Amino acid sequence: MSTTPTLAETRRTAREAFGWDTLLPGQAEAIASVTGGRDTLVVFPTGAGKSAVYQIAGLERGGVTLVISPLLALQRDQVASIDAAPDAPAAVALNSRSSARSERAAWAAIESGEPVYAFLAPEQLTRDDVLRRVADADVRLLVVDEAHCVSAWGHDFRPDYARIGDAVAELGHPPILALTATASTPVRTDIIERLGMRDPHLEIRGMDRPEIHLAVRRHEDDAAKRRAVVDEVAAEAGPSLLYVATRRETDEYAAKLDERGRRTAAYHGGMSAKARDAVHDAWSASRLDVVVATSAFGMGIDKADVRLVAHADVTESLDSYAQEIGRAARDGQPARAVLHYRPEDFSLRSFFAAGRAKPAQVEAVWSALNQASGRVRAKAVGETAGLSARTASRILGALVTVGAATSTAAGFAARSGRTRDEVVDAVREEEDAQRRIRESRIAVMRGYAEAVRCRRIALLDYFGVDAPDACGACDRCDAADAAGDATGAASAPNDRNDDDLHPDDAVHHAEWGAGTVVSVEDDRMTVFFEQQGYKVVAREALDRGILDVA
DNA sequence: CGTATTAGGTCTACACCTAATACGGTGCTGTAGT
Repeated sequence: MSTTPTLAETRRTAREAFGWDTLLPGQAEAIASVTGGRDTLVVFPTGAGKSAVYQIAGLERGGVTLVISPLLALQRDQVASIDAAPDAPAAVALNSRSSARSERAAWAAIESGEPVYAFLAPEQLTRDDVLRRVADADVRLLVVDEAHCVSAWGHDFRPDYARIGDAVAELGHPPILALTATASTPVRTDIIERLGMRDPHLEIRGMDRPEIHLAVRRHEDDAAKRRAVVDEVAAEAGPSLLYVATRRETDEYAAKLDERGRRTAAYHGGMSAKARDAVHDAWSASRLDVVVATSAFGMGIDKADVRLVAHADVTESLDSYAQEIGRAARDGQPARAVLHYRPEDFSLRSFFAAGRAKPAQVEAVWSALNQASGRVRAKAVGETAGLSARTASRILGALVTVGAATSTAAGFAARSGRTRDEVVDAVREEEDAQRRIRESRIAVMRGYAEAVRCRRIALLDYFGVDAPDACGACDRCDAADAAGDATGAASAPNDRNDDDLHPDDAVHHAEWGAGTVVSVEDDRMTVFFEQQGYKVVAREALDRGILDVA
């Protein structure tokens, strides 16, 4: 049994094996927890040394440190970084790109009994042969890197993420270390549940990034939004990231910014690996001023001096937004995060949030599963049911969630005792529940975008972190300061009269009922109605008595 | 849900409208073909 090392011992390991002279806040605590054999969830911002936690703890525990990591490129970087350390154990990666030779070498290292870090994508764990061999090896620590993916990617995009919990059980539940840079309370709960973590120690540090100024700009018109976004990014002198919603927009904005004299590249998941690598390299080497990207860009890319992270659209959750703006200001110098959006932009997110399994597909999977003798793989079920392996896998995952099927390393099997209609209904309800969760994540994003109070408080509240009363570094605080300073200067030239509405005023609308004014523009205002949500109301409505001060 | 693209209609050649339709993100893996 491992005993918890003293801080001095941990420091010595850090220095001798990896060449680190100091440990950052939280690292020693997390390492002590893991080394002592306790499940641990670490939430540190990127750059705060999450990798060091498993590297040192893995060395302290000895044996195989199994690291589940979502991107092959990330695995490659991590292996390279361990290889470069002065006296660290070996590091190997196993994936579909490994040559037969490197695969043999990797297994030899894993089965040697010597300390080793082994990197796998979650998909590898669904292969019988891989899981069996790993289970037979001396795994003393299971690390789930970018653990928020368990929550965000587990349902339909990469269903094998949702199955990591099964593998945990197959491996005999070694201590689990989950690492992420962003995890709100609901996401944290989801990670702990899905991985089957037991009484985990939580180590959460540095969620507040006061050096990043937060601002939101709402637009009613698409062309106006595009102009404002281009102006915003073109005017920034420092390295800038622009996140957009679609692949097409990456090219459109990149072309415009290039015209404005900023060295710009587009980036999205549909580009060739070679083209993507070229963008990474150019960005890291500061040969680019701007990268215009979809959410594909960012993981594992560590550039310290990013001064602006702009969004031309809302993201699917506030977790994603925090992750993306967290790529600014890693050097600790001031930077800005600006969200540009239109209310209509939320509809694209709702489209992505919608469930996709049709009842006929669920029926086909269910009957294929019942025809099979013994356990079957998702791919075989797909073939019988006439569906892609991916669709089948997604539906099988839903069947497991509703208790209509079981999943082990050997594959899936139906559980008896339920009729086809019951199962189809249960899956539909499960999909509805998932859709509601995704919708609520979008609603939280909307809440941030339309927040009347300090943006940082809105953000940190969601992450369950205490925030100052007012941050003084967001557009809302700026506006409050300006209003405070200008109290005596209220007679400044203004064509508005005294019965004008202001943010926070309570109003009543003939059709929509009670509401609160969110913002006032020249000819219109945004009002949050308790029953209807956000509505844009023409100023005319006030003049004509349709809208009244309550 | 929204936007962009294409097809169809007008009524004779080009432009302009409307209606129908397609499409939208994140990456692993295994296999086909160079």
